[in-house]
Amino acid sequence: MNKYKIQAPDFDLELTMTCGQTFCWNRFNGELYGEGDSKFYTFRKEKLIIVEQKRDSIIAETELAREEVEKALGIDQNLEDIRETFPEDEILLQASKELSGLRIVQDEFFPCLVSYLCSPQMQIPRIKKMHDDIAEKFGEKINFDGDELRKFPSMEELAEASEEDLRNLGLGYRAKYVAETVKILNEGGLVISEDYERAREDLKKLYGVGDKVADCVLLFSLGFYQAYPLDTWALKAVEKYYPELYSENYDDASSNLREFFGPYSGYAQEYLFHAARKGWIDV
DNA sequence: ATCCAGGATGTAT
DNA sequence: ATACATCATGGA
Repeated sequence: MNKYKIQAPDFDLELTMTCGQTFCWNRFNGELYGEGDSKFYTFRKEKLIIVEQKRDSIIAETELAREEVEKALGIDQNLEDIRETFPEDEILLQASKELSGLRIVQDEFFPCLVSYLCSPQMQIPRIKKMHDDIAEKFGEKINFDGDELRKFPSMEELAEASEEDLRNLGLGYRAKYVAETVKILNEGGLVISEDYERAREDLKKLYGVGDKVADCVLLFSLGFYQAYPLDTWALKAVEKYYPELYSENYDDASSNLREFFGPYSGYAQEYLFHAARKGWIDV
């Protein structure tokens, strides 16, 4: 195991892990959304990553390269450069200040996709529970220094799960989304374009993936930082604070927002989403 | 009990 | 293209 000390004075690990963008990380000792040390783990390329917050840095333990960790946590991104792409906008400026430690993570495609397949009409803590229950039931259990760690199954491993198995985990009607999508992926039928709008259409070929889920996967695992996922919170915030950008049509609102906020619209979305969720702005 | 939650799909117009 | 019902589950 390598041990990296990474300088990250403008990074809040706790906030980044618990703000509801990722369901692929776990708190090392305890529930993700509960109390506990700011120490988290995930698996990437079958390798364990453990990250712990220090004062102005983080400590990462992993067999992977340092760059992989930085990319996974989004600390390879330069926030100054990102802010310079933003329009002059008071609300966004305010929210980005309050949330300056929040980075957009880059999770692995498959576990990220499955968690957002579970997300429709569901609250964030329950999405996480579904993700954990799938890992518990169909994933490998890894022993690390006496701790049992959860590893999310690969798409091949999850192919063993029937729709009924998934329903029994409490996925409800989302069980079919996961089961059918896993089939499609294992048949090797998905190629994702380099172009954002084409990539979103490509993802929507998966059963259970609509505009919003596609945007989440594009933003949180495939590095499309222009994606602006429009869930109910985000849409209400747009309607109230940016009525000129609002549309009931997803594609219209999306292109309006991307045109206004620019190539890092996804960061703008996260700032505004969490400002709305935390009640800093009314929706 | 009734309503609602990081929506998507199927069907009818 | 747009409108509407339907889809499971658990917590408030």
